[in-house]
Amino acid sequence: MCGRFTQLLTWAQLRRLMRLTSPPIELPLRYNIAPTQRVPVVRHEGGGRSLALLRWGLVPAWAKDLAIGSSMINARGETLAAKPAFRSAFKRRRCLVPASGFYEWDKVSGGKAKQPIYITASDEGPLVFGGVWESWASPDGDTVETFAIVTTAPNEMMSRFHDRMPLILDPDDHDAWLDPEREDASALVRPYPSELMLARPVSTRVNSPKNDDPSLIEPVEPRRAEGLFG
DNA sequence: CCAGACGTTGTT
DNA sequence: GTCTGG
DNA sequence: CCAGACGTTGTT
DNA sequence: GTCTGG
Repeated sequence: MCGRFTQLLTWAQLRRLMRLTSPPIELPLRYNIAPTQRVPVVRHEGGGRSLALLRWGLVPAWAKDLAIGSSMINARGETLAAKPAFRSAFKRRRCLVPASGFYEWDKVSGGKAKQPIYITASDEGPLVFGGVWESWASPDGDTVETFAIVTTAPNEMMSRFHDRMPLILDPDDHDAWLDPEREDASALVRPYPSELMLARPVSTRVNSPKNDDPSLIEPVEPRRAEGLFG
């Protein structure tokens, strides 16, 4: 489901979109963000919203090492309020993850090959994922802040590729998601409408997390895409 | 009481 | 840390 | 999510 | 096959 995404926003665009109050940081264009990497996310802080670099893959406070983070890149929206690993983060430490699009891998019938699909908003504008974050103290005494992206059941379009999709939040819901006082955040966990999303096949170059360049989101030749859509 | 798990995805 | 299983 | 590693001892 | 790293 959501194991790779893009962030193609300048600092100025992001600041306006998210109404940030924190000081500017350098924001590279990212075409292939992978788990364990540090990612800019938005948190509620001092009545405003700040951007911070957190490691993707939530490590619970009680974990002995970072490794568990690799399998906690997502958190099921239906259950995270009750799960020990996510419960406290969901209650008090929700975050917003700005994105431009994300990847899914469509199984090609008959083979083991998988076709990467790039999914964006239908207007190709920014998407905002709902996330939860946690702070972990390493044995060395270092503090590592980590996050997971919340998932929901898929909408009709996404169900073509997977049985899960990332939680995508409307701008109207951003404040409620970030507010630690809000007790009804679960009400915001719902699939985003198909009508507002767009999918297109892209190069398998995206498979390697080392590849991180503009060519990754160019549509593949129509010949290769044939049979995948329509 | 202590010990041990605590998570997701996809695949079979 | 906190919950479940034994 | 996919790619890539997957091990130890002793010696330099 | 399964785990870790990105």
